[in-house]
Amino acid sequence: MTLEKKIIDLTVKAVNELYGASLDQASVTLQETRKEFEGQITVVTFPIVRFSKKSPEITGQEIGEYLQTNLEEIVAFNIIKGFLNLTISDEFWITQLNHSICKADFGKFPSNGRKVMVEYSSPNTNKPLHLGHVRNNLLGFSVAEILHASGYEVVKANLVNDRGIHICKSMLAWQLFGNGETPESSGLKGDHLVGKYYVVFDKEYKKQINDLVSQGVTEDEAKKTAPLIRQAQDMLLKWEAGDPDTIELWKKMNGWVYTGFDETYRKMGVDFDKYYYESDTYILGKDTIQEGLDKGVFFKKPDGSVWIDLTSDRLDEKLVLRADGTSVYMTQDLGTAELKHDDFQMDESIYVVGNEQDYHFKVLFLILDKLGKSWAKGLHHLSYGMVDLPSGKMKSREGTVVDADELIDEMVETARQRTEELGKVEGFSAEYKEELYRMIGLGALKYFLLKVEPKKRLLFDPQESIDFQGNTGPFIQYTHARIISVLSKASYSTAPTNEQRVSLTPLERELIVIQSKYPEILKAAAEDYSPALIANYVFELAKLYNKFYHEEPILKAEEDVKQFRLKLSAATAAIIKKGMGLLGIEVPDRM
RNA sequence: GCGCCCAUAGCUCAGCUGGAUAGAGCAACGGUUUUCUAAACCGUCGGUCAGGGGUUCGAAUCCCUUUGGGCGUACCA
Repeated sequence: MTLEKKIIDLTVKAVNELYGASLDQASVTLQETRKEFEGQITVVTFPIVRFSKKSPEITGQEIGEYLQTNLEEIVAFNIIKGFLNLTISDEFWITQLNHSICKADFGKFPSNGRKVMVEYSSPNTNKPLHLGHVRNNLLGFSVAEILHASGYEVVKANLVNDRGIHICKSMLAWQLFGNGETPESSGLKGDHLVGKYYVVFDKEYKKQINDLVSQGVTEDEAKKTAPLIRQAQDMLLKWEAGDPDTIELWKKMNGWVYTGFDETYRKMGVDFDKYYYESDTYILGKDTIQEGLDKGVFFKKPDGSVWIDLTSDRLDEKLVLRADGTSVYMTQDLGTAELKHDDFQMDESIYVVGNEQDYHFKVLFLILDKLGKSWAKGLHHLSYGMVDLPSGKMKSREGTVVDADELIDEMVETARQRTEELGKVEGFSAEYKEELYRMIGLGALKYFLLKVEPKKRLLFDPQESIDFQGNTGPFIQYTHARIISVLSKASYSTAPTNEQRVSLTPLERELIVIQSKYPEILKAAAEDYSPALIANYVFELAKLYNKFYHEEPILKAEEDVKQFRLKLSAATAAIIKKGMGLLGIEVPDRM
C-alpha cells in the first residue's frame, strides 16, 4: 500500500474517531507540499472542517497529531493557513530509493491483460510526409510505448490511404508529363518523386481552369469539366474496374512511395505491427449497413440512399451509403472498424487523427454503439491540433509545407553545428559523432512536438522553434550524459543497498520524492494518452538533478555519502532514459 | 446559422479530480568554471490567467455570457 493511501485511510479513521463523522475517501485532498514549507505531503483541512466544527488550524492540529502517532513514517507536521504539512521520515525515502526506485522494473507495470490498438500515421500515397504527419507519427508511437509500459499489449497499425482520386492525379500527371522518370533516373526519393507529379497535376489543372474561364466558362463549371480532372476520374473508374495497365502503374508508383515512407519511418524511429490498405478496405462496410437496416438503426430515403438519424443525440442526419450503393468515408470506416476488431479482438482502439475529424469520429463511434457493438466504448479518437507555420497553415498543393525528410536532415545538421561549436567531440569516433548528431537533432524535434498537449495547436517557426537549451530534448539528453560520466568516473556499476545513510539533504530528498512519482505520471499519461505529461515530468526531474549536481559534490563526498549519491544519480539516469524512451527519444552516454 | 476546440508573462508552453503569494523555458539584464561535462547553475525584469457575471470557505480550473481565433457542418477522404 502506498503512503498516500495510508494517509487517506488514516485521515478517514481520524475523522471518525475524533469527530464521529464518516468522511469518504474521495474528499480527502492530498497534495505535494509547496517548496517554501516544511514537509512533503499536505492534507487540505477545509473539507474536514465541516465535520470537526473547529477552525482549520485546530482541525489540522488534531488530525496531525493523530496521523503522527499512528503512522511511523510521519515524523513531524506543521499547519499553515489550514494546510497540514506532513514531514515524512528520511528513512522512508531512503527505503523507497533502495527497494523501489532502484529496481530494474521500476515504472513498468505488469500486464493488465488488455489489448489496445493504436492506429497512426495513415498517410496518403500521393505525396511525401510533412511536419503535420511527423506530429501524428510521434504521438502515435509514443502513446503506444506509454500504453505498453503501463501494462497493455499493444498493436500498432497503419491504415494506408493508397487509392482514390488524389492518387490518380499523381499517376496521371506522371503518365502525361513524366517521360518515364523513376527514382533511379532522377535520384529523387520515391515519395518525393510522386509528390512532384501531384503538384504538377495541380499546376496544369489550374492552367486548364484559367483557360476555360477566359473562354467564358464559370469557375465551378471549369473545375468540373477541365480535361485533366475528367481523365483522372476516368482513371479512377479504370482502377476500380481492375484495368491491368492502370493497376500496374498504380503498383509501380505506390511501390516508390512505400520505399520512401519506409526510409522516413526508419529515420523517425517509428514502426508498425500491422498495415491495412484502403484499396482492400474501401469495399468494406456494406454488410454493416445491411445489419443497421435490419436492426432499424439506419433508414432508407426514397432515392435508396441510407442514413442514420442522430438528431436525438444533438447531431445531424448522416449519410452512410449512397443511392447508387457505393461507399462513403463512413461506410468504409464502419467496415474497417469491424475488420480490425475481428483481427485482433482488442479491448481498446486509439485513432490518432487530426482534430478536423472530430465530428466524423464522434459519429462513427456513436453509430457502432447504436449497432450494439460491445467494443464500441473502447474506441477513442486521439485528436491533435494542426501544426501552423508563421506564414499560416501548411498546404501540400501550394508547396507551403515543411517536408519531413528535409526537416529531420536540418535538425541533424543543426545538432552537428552546435555540438562542434561547443567543442565537445574530441576523441569521439566518426561513427559515434554521426550517431550523436542524429540523436540530438531528432531528440530536439521530437521533444518539441511532444511536450505540448496533443489537442493544442502548435506553432512551428523553422527559424527559432527548435532550441537546444532550457526545456528541450538536448537539455535532458545532456543531463543523462553528465550522470553517466560521473558514474563511469567512479566505476559505479550496481547499487549497494546497505550504506549507512540515515538523513538526507533537502535536494536529495526532493530528488527521491520526484523520482517516486514516475509510476503515477506514467499511469496518468496512459489514461490521458498524453506524452506531454511524460515530457514535462522528465524535464522537471532533469532540472532538479542539475541543481543537485551543481550544489552537492558526488565524487568528493565521504565514501558512504558518495555511494548514496551515485545511487541517486544512477536512478535519475535510469528514469530519464525510460521516460525519454516513452517519447521515442534516445539518450546518449556522452555528448 | 448550428456544433466542437482553443485563449495563462514580449514569445513558446506547464498548471492533476476547484485549494496556500499563478510556474517553467526562451528573449533581456547581471553573476557563477584551478572542483564530478557551463547544452549547466544562481539572480533581476516580466501576468487584471481574453472581458463580464455566477456557484463556493476557496476559481486559471466548474456553470452562464460576450469577444477573438481555429475546425467541422460534403453523396471528399
